[in-house]
Formats: sequence, structure tokens, C-alpha cells
Amino acid sequence: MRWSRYFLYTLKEDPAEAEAPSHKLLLKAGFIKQVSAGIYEILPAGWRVIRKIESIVRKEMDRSGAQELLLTVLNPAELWKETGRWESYGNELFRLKDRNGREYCLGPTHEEEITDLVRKVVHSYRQLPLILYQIQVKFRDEKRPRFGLIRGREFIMKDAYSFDADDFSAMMSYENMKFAYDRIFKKLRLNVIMAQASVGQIGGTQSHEFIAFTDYGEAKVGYCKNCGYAANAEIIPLQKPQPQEEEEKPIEKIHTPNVRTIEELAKFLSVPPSKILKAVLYMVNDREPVLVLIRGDRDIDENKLEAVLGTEDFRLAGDEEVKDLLGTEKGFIGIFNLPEGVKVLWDNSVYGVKNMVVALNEPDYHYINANPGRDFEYGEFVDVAEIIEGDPCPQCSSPLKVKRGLELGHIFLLGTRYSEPMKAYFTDQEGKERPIIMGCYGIGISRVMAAIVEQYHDERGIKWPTPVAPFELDILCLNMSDPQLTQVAEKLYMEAEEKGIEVIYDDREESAGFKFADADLVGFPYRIVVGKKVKEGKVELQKRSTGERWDVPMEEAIDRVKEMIAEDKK
RNA sequence: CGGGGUGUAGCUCAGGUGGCAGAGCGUCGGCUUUGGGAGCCGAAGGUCGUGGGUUCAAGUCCCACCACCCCGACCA
Repeated sequence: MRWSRYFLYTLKEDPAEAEAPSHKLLLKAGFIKQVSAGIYEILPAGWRVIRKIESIVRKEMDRSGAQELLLTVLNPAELWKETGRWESYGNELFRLKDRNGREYCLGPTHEEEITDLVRKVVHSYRQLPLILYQIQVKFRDEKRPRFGLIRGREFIMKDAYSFDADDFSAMMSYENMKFAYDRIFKKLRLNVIMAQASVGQIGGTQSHEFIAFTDYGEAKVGYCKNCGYAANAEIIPLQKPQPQEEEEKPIEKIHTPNVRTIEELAKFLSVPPSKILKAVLYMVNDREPVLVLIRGDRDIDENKLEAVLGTEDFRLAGDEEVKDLLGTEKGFIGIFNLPEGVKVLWDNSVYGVKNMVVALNEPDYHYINANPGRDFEYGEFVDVAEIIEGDPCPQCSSPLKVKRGLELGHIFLLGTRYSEPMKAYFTDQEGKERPIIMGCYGIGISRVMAAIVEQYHDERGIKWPTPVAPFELDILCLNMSDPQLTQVAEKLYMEAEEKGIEVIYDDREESAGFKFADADLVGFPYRIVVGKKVKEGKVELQKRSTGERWDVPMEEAIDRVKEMIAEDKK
């Protein structure tokens, strides 16, 4: 490909709207263009990367025995009504009507459709097990699209679905996919950890996430270097700690005017935040008050709270509600003088803390040295604290590491969550009708592209790993008005094409510096510089990932590159 | 959905107190230049996010709306 004819235009300045490195660099290097919030066009260079990612995924899926097909984007509402998700999926679902008023949605995922397909075709245990998959554009009207390709409202996804006759077989399919995912992320050169996860909206009995470590990830994963445990932070349990051994001091009421936050209070009273009882008032179903008590140095993980409450319909109480219900202000909410009808939940972290600082629902006052059993009684204990670095591993109690990451893949053992309501039954060996056991397995293809950029870039641009690079080699002719140079460059370009290298020839009428800067930014793994060394019969070979450079005789250059590419792709 | 911010040329931005719409980069024409985003000369390019209001006069003041970005809760 000649760059002078190629639809690849880079930006000189950082795009104002981008923050995350992948977002910034993909825009700047001309891989994507924004159309509206969370909706992007993928330009030719970007599409080459996507297609390479897809082909790696495809190869491993096929190898695992899965079969590719293509489902529809336009899904009839009826299928979604069968599983109840037409309602429960909420505003995330893009809904529309045809000319006859019939309702559809743009597919955000395809459990319904695939189950419908399979129930129409599969009737016997002889047709199982079965794994089907597709690579397709998905639509989700996200509350908050962000970071470019990291969270779009329209994105490319590989989704696979397994169908088995019994639980054991389903487990085998699940394990099969686990291994396939492991191979896929290795081939994509991504640093990914597999973590236990919650089943969430999709439902099911078991799930794992594949999380790439990045600064702009939205997932938090806790993992243990000692025993290998890894899980999404929102499902890591925290037990009650050992009660503190400490002499109980007399309780005392202290005037704390305008001291509201934990930090202010800790400073004002000269106590560590861990001695303060933090009280947070939530409104469940818009009107049932629930008071959550947690240690002052801890935060509430609202995912855990959702699991405890059994509903996602809750929110922090407003200032007015706090005043109406408790007769006080935020900052002075406590366990004393609580009105009837306020449910109280104690987080495990509070257990056994002695000589606590506690508010009493009276503005500008706190108790110090409050002690359980003497000054107040515990209520129901729950686990709602956010995991922090150093918390004990639930398997071996070693301190956990906590890191941010980006969820690239998610696999679920669904059981009969879809086959039961949709009556996807088969006849077993005994002639009995039974629901098919299902699993589903997703990889965010376009998000993978962003994740690769997050893990492979520097201050000058992207450093594509060779297996996913838009082109493997960039030939730079530094002076297009020097016929000696253009002749050499042309020859190398032809030779590279002949030898099967994916090559782009920078034949643009631009200055040397311009071409170097673009080569760094776009991030081709190898570069051959045709410049003044041609007089000595040499060109310069450069490797983007390491910055290494070699002067090589012109006639050897392409073969050298070819070897290095082959090495990279192993 | 709650909180914060931004909308002016293709891009990045400047335009106290209302008074002729600007710069750099890019683009087009010409000359010169070619190992790290070159230089000179000339030119084109704008419903100042949209609608309304105040005013002799609005990019600027007021109201409403829209879009985009960032922080929080959901997801691949």
C-alpha cells in the first residue's frame, strides 16, 4: 500500500475530548473517528487491526470445536418477552418499531435468539453438545459511554453459546472455552488475568471475567500471589475481624461543631479513622430507609450492598430525607436515638472495634469511647465493604493485591436460565424431555483493540504487537525528489509485497521528521528508512517496540524483516 | 440518572467592562527545502451549538434546549 493513496490521516495535536491513552491515540493516529457519544467509525487502518483480532479469535474458537454463524441485529420483542428481559433490560435496550407497529430491539446480546434457533433445530441428546458463535456489532444504550472504544454504545463482540445435555457436559464446555480464551489472549499479546465474577444481568450459576490490567479499566480485581486466587473485587468476601483487645474508657459526649467528614473528625478528635463509625443512609425502593454502618476507614461497595438488599433499586438518601427521618444532618448520623422503621445493617468491619467515635443524630455532637455491649447492641451483620489492597485472601488469608483492569471477556455457566422459560428441551436417552444446559461466552473485540493500545504505547504513539499490527512494515523514503532514493524505496516495496510482508510505503511528499513522527504514532512494528546511507548501499532497519536500529545492506533488508516478523508471530 | 466542565475556521485554541470574527497548525497556488512534525509569498475557509429574550447594537448579558467530555452507580 502506498501511503500517498491510503486513507490514513493523523492529527498533529491531541484531540481535546480524549483522556484515556487508547482513546487519544486511536483518534490521533487515524484509526477511528467519533460520530456521537460511544459511536465510532473504524477507519481502514483500524479495520485491519480489528480483522486481525477477529481472525485470531476465530481460529481459536474453531479449534475448540465451536461453529461460526451470524444471528440478526434486529430482534423481535416477543423473544425478549419470553425471558422477561424486554422489561428487565431497561433503557439499555435500543427499541424500535416497524411500519406495522411491531416491536424490535437492536441486539445487545443474543441468548434469546440463539435459544430460539436451537429449540427449533435440536430435539435429541444426539445433537449435543454444541457450541455456536458469531462476531457481530452489538448495541447497548449505555448510561455512560466513555474512553472511546473502551465503552461504546455500538461495539463489535464475539459471543458464543454452548448447549449440553447435563451439568457435567456443560462444565466441560465451560472449561473448553476457558482454555480457548486463555490461548486467545496470549496470541493477542495481552496481559490478562482470569477472575471469578458475579453473574449479574445475564444470570446463571457461575462466571469468570478475563481482565486486562490497564489504568483506565473499569473493573477492580483482587488477586493473591500466594495461592492464585483472583476475583472481581465486588464478590470477594470479607469476614469479621478479631475483636480488639483494649481497655474500655468511659463514654463521653463531645461538642464537634461543623465537623462532618471522617477526615475532619479524625483530625479534630485525634483518633484514627478506623475508630470512627461511619453511618450512611440509603433509601430502598425510594422510601424504605436503611442505615449502613461501616468502619471509618472503609467504603461501601454498592455492588455488595445490592446483593445484600436483593434489589438494585436503592440510592443515597438526600439531605431533606436525612433531616425528616433522623432529625439531623449528614455527618452526624449515628446509631443512637434512631426512630422506628429504620433498618440497620452492620458491616463486618465494625465488629469488635473498641472505644468508637459515634454520632447520635444530633447536629454538632459525637460520642467518644462508645463500646459494644455496654453502650449499644450490635444488630444484623453483613459484608458490604469495598476490598482494599492488603485485605485477606478468602482462600489462604495472605494479603490481596488490588488492581484496576478492563474486562475483555466474560464467560457464564447459565444452566437453564434461558432454556427453561423458552422451552428449549431435548429428549434424553431414556426418552425423557429435559431442558438444555447452556453457557455463554463473550469477548469485546473492539474493546480488545483499545486494551492493546493501553498496554502497548509510549509518549510518541502506539507500539502494535506484530500479530495485530495494521501493517508489519513501513518503508520511509526520506526524500521523494531524489530519484536514487525513490528507486531504492520502490524496489524494497516491491520485494516486501512479493515476499508476503504486509507493507506500507510512505511515498508522501513530506519532510523526514514528519514521516518519522507518523511512523512512531501509528506504531508499525518495523520500519526501513531509505535515506542518505543508500550511497553506501545501506538502509536503516528499526524496531518500534524496543527502539533498536541496524544499518543493513539494501539487498538483505527485507529478508531480515521477514525473519523478525516470523519470530514475533510464533 | 445525579454531580462537574466545554461548545468560536478541518484541528488546537484566543476573543476584560456589549461596538467590523482572530491566531497557530492544516488545506489550495507558487518558490525553496529533505535524518525527527521545515521556510518564504499569496489565497480560500465561519448560521460563534440551537431557539428565544434584553439592547441602537450580542461570540460577549438573560432564559430554555441540544451536543460532547470528565467523576459516580451498570456492562464486553
